[in-house]
Amino acid sequence: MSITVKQLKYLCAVADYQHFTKAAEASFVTQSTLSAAINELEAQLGVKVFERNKRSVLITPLGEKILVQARIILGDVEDLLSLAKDFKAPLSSELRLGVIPTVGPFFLPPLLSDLRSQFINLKLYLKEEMSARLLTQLQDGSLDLIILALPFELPNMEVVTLMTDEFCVCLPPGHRLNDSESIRHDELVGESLLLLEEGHCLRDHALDACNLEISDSHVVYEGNSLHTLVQMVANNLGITLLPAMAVDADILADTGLQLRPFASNTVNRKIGMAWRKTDPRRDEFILLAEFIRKRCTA
Amino acid sequence: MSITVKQLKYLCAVADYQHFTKAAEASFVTQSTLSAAINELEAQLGVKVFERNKRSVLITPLGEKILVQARIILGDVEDLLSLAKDFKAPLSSELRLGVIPTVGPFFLPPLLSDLRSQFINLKLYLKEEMSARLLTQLQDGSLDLIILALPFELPNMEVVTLMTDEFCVCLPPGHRLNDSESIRHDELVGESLLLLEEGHCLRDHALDACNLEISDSHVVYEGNSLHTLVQMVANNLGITLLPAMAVDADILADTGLQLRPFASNTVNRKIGMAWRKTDPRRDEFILLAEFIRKRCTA
DNA sequence: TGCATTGATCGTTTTTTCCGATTAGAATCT
DNA sequence: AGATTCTAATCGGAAAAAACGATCAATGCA
Repeated sequence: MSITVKQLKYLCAVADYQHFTKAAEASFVTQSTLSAAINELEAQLGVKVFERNKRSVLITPLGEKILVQARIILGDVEDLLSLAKDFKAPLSSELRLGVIPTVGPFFLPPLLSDLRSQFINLKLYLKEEMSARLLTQLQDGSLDLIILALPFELPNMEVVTLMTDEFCVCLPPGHRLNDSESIRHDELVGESLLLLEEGHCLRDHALDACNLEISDSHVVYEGNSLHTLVQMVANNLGITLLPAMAVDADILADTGLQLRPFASNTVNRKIGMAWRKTDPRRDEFILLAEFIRKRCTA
Repeated sequence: MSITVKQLKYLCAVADYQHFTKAAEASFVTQSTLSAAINELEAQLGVKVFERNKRSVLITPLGEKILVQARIILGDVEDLLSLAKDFKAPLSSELRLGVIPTVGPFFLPPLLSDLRSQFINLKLYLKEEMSARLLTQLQDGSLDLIILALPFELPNMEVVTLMTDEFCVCLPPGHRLNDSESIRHDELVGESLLLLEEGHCLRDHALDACNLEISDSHVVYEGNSLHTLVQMVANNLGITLLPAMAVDADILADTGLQLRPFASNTVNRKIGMAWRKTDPRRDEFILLAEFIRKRCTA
């Protein structure tokens, strides 16, 4: 009669395993059942999806396209199911969350335990990547939700702001800037400013927030994590900028380093959350964002 | 076991008719079959989709969302089917084509007959609207493909150019500009320029192409079709700009009006075709674009 | 109150799905 | 070359699911 979801599942299984018997096992049916289903599907479509020559299973070029479409459909069906599931208990199924490295280790640990107690059944899979890669994975569906620093170009995504994260200056003991209670950002010009390596958005956001160009500072060395930068400051290689959330997470513990806020309150980055505009779990994501915002202000 | 496409079809039918018996008829099954299927679906999802109170069928708020998702899935399934169908014979199923009013009547008539002979089984549904409305309908899926003048902001669409359409100046007999073989666009300043009403992209593209502002011309009256404008020129109300394709389609027949080309060959508009980036029929659309381009240069 | 309408339910029939066993073709090993 | 192994297709029967027709129960309307 018509095409079925089951057929599409079998189709994907065969494509995944390139092998009928194995695909059948993985689908918990016998090989004959799966074979018949694929044949039936091919008959309905009137085209061959797989080329079977008794020893190997090849997918035809058209089959590739059909496969892509089949995966889209199966994904949409999953979405429909979680729509119902999440209605019964919001944030109670799987969520693949990506987060940038300059936020994750400081922001998530306390948040996660709260989340766990509030949303008992939420299965949160975490991935730490830089913004560009997060976007890619959000686009291709391997992530559902990302937390990153704004502004960042996020086409086809819905974005909400979670909080504002102030920068402050991290100085070694005895540094001349220690004399000021707070620091104007033009005082940084000429300082040896230690920065994260290329690709970390914090690098760009920090410079933007201070109205600095790379050329305004002596970049002595580029660290690949905030912890590294802190160690470098402790070794008198220069000064750096730290986001408040890292400081709050006690990144300076036992370092003896000094902290100075900026005189202006415009030196900050926004932390935001984004998801595919087409994701039907929008309401839940908003709920989650609200939860996080409350936690931040509390 | 799992959700089926059939269930989703029934779901949509019930939502469409707000009536089980009618929905059943429309789906060519008995009411009991449909009733059972909906119950089964609701049981699988674990949520009520419809609120039935013996006299009327109401869809629940969650049901609305599920319905939206169901329609997406059904649409994707259709796409999969046409993928196979169109592979067997490209451009052989239904295509809903939108086109702007300043292109349609001039560009399509000769094209359509060629298309009909080349792609015997192509069912082309045509709709004539202004660009903004075409975009809306393309986005919401009520159109598959649109032909319009570029540039035009088309988010999430793939766009290809089909041809360049030169503008020329349409003058009443005895007009002073008739003396020149060709016209520099600055010669138009101060002329009574007749334009299409707001919303027609030709109006903007024509002005842009001539580097003119609305304020540069005495807008005597705004027409709502090129034919109207031509009549207005014939009645000595002013001059106008016509796209070459309209002239080629003999829009000036029996009017006695004069035509002058522009001295520069930059006074034109691009005609392009666009579709949803996610539409799996991309290959066919490219094929169609190629066909149209060949026809234009021939 | 009686009637018409409508979705739910039930028992039966029909159709589909699934399985297990077997077959047939192809590669690999001996 | 012959035996063996691997693999997908096929077939008949059993089990499951779907669909039907008839009936029921609740509701609104006259």
